[in-house]
Amino acid sequence: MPEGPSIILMKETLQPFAGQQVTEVSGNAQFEKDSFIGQTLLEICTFGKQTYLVFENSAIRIHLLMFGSYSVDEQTKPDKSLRLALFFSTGNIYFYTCSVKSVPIEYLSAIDWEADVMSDQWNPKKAEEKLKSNPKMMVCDALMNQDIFSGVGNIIKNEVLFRIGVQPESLLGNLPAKKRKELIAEARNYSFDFLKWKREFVLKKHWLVHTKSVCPVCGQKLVKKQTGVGKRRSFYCEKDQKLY
DNA sequence: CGAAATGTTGGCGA
DNA sequence: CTCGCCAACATTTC
Repeated sequence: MPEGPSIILMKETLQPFAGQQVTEVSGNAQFEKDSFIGQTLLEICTFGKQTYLVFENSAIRIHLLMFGSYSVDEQTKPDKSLRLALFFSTGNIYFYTCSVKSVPIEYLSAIDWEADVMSDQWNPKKAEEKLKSNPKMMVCDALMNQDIFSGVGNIIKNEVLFRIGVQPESLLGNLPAKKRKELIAEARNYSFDFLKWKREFVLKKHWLVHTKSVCPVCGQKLVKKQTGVGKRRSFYCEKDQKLY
């Protein structure tokens, strides 16, 4: 579920509740839930993998982490533990296994929206500067870095690196400028392909290397390895992806 | 059934 | 105090 594009889909699902007034709040999330009763959900904002339900003076920040999920207009209360339920006169929203907290409204203005690969405000120039200033960082860590490519997750990382033919452990400082630009362009580009495929329920079908064992180009066995500071699994082809 | 995984946070030791 | 590493968390799938 929860890489950036999936969060965009969640926002679309929740969008009908914008403008509606909260009538009841429940769930096991620990924060001052009652203060939101009677408030109007003004807007739903996403930043990378985070979602903000914006109210007048504060916002509820949702992060689905690895296994989070949500449902809308559930009729019966499901047995899995409910982290947060928001009730409106028009329906309800349930969130499960996620991080939920309330943040003051000023928190939103501190966010660097230009770092979100899914955003209209995405700023590739800025991303380029960040990459240049971290020459010793591995590309796999750079892609997973939420301050640089907010919204990119492990699946997107693996697919992007395959598309541009770069081995995950390559150092940013060794990348030719052209490759660096491709990295930035594809991080956004692939995220939108991901969104499109996810919307059509055909995402997995389009995975070229993630969880795969054979290179779709040369047929050679793919390498599966924990890479980078983050020690996240990478799938790559030693022949088609160059180590810089 | 055990292990691993789309992710982040907090805590610990150096 | 700061940095870096790692365990913890929780659910689903293979």
